[in-house]
Amino acid sequence: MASLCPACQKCGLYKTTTGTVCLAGEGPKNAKIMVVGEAPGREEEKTGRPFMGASGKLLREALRKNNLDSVFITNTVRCRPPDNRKPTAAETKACREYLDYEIERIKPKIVVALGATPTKVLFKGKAKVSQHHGTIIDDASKQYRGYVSYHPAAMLYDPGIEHTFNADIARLGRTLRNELPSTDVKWSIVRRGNVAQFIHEFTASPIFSFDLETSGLFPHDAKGWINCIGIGLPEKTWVIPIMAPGFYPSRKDPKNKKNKKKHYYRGSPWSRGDALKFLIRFLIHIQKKTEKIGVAQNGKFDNLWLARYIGKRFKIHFDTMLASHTLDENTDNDLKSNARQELDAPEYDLTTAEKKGNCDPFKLYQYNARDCGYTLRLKKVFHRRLKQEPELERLFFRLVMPAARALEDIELEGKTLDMEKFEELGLSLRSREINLVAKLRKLIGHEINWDSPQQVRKLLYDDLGMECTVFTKKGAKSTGEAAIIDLKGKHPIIDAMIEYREVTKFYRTYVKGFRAVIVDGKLYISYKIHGTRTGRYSSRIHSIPRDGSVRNLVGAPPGWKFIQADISQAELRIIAQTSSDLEMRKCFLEGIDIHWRTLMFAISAGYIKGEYANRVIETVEQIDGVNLRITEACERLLEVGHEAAIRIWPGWKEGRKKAKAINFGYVYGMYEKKFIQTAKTKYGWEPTWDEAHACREGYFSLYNELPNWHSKQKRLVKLNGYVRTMFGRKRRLPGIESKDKMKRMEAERQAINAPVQGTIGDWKAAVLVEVHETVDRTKFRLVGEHHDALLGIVRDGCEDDVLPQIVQIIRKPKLLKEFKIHMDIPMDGEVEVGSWGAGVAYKLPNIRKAA
DNA sequence: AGTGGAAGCGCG
DNA sequence: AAAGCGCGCTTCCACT
Repeated sequence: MASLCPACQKCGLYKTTTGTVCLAGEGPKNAKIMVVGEAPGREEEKTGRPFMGASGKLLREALRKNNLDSVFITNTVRCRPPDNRKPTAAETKACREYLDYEIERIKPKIVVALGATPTKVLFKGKAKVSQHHGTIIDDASKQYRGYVSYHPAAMLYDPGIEHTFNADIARLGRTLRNELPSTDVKWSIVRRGNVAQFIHEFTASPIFSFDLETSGLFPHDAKGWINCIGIGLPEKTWVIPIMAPGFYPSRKDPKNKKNKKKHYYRGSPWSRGDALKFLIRFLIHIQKKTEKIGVAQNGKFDNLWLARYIGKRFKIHFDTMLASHTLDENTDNDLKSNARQELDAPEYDLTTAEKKGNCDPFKLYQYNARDCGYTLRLKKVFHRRLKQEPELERLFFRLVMPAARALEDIELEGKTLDMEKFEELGLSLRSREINLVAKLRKLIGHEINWDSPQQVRKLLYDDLGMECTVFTKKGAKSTGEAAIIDLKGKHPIIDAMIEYREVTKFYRTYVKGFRAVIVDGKLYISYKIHGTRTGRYSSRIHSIPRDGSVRNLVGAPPGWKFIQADISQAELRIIAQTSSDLEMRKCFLEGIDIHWRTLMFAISAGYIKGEYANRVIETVEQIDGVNLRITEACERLLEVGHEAAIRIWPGWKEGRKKAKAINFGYVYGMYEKKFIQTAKTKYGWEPTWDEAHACREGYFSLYNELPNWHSKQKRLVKLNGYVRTMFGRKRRLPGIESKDKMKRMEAERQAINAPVQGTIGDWKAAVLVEVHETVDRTKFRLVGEHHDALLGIVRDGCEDDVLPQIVQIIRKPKLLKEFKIHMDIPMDGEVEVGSWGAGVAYKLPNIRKAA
């Protein structure tokens, strides 16, 4: 065992450091805790002591606050790496023996790794700090226990980490002082002998949590099964055993050696499987009768299983996952993290296989009981916190939870798919893929993997010697679309490659991928209410291609028609409302299409070049028979509107798309470079830099209140650290305090975007809830949402009964009043009837203009 | 063998 | 100097 060596030459760092070589740790010899950082920085190098810089200050402050004085502080690597870079694997390896030496000498009870570098070295398999922070790592082969948190320097760049770091250190203190409360969950298995007692306790309790352990994650598959159902009560958790058909735990004592090998037996834990179903239905009945508060973690999932397999479900009043997300959209919302963070719960997770029931049933039941128990305890914590923030409390109980319940029905409904055409599409894509691969091989004369960016990079830029103009984030020569689109015409493989990517993407993601979630001609795709930081939902259905190849196959069962109901121009309306921009307001109050407005302005001012100027004059001439000058012609065309103009010259459709790019890009803080990129790949338009610049300048001179709105949002987030949607949803942006300017600017742009995007998300949720609760289910059913649109099916002939009602709800959901939201700008809805993306616009029966 | 980060591409 | 936002899925590839 070598001691520390001030003349160490085990790696190259001794050559570059200007100060101490092999900097030693510092602290009492009998320290109980050893904290291990990454490597010395400038201050450490200068002073020869570890953790002396800005992050050291944060660490020492956190330790002091928690009365942790018996701490030895050291680093993974003991010389300062040049250019503020991280130490390499070779350097950490070379330095390892010094760390081992210090651990051996100090004999700490707990070794705390701060950041990924020491974690990787000390605790193999736990390298993901964001996942393992705050947990005690017990490794029987080691003399000490492990603990992981973020490196304090991380909070200087991402101040959002501060909360977690401080909580981790506080918990470390409690662990050391043995202050952790007794956290485990008291539980029993429900048996025939105690079922009466269980029902008695359940009935008496005003609240309960529930959780299912299932054979998989897809509730709509008829081949699945429920392993057990846990019911958490304040005093105790009960687990109802079910397990796989024909595969139940034995009543014999598994500890008895004679039973050890096969403590499973065929047959129900109760004499008849139906008895268990009956019991669950009875509990559901009791909940309804006694108006018991139902609590669950992501209960939509459990209720889908119950609905499928038991035929009934509980009513969920409080979902801890959604509460966690409402309270803080930046933290993890999973049960284990929250139980650890909020309740000091120990680690109790099982492997995926075990969770599916592939283990000793007792183990699974215990796990189930813990999930239930912690869920109920978390409810208490989160509810208390919600009460402290009435705006979030209202958001949660009036919008988030009702939407969660509505989504149970929506996901259960599924989306009807034209299976014949779906399979046809699959076959045609497959054969195109095969042909393209053959063609590509012929063109280059040998075989490569066209999915491998590495191999494609080598082919394009090394073997074929083409020039690269676009680079990836990490600086490699890009092989993405934006890069190879420039190489078009230089080599015939480019066109084939672009087609190959499109074909494989479609086949793999939308045919093969979707096929896995189709049951009996219906597509079952779930939505995550907590899927985004802004309040939108997330779902894999959201990326369904616009081109219709898959989208148009989504329809309705016989006797019904598919509909899509949009909140029209949702984002720009909210921007008009919150920015009070006069020109934007004018557009919406007078019913002018805003993209069309932007386009006519850009053409008239000469920002968009090409044939458009002539086309404006020509189009007007065809309509009015007069020849106007460009400015007047643009004004006239603005009056005429885009629909009429497109009828004269279809190219106006493309023109409007370009204006859309301008609106959505510049309004959220895009600049010329990125604008040219997105215009090129997303809108098929390649403006020059000057054109892009002129558009940008012109844009803000037309909508001249937008810059003020931008500065207002920046001021707000600097002042409060967060911004809100109209519905009160918070978007916290700790990055605004970062010392990294890029991070601060990112936070500023998010402060502009989030209230708009989030308000639409909330608005749509309000519409979804009201439609679900008020529209006649025998005539209409929701089958999904799409950010600013609802998807549904309407019974043949019932269009005029329900569609006007839905448009009315889109315009003014009832919840606006409760949330005290007042709109000067009218919202509006438009409905398309017919298979998704291929429907026809629905005309409201009686002429009724938006107020 | 399983995991996680990139890269690439689909969407509003 | 550099600067849209928000997602999910598939594949490759390096790492353990």
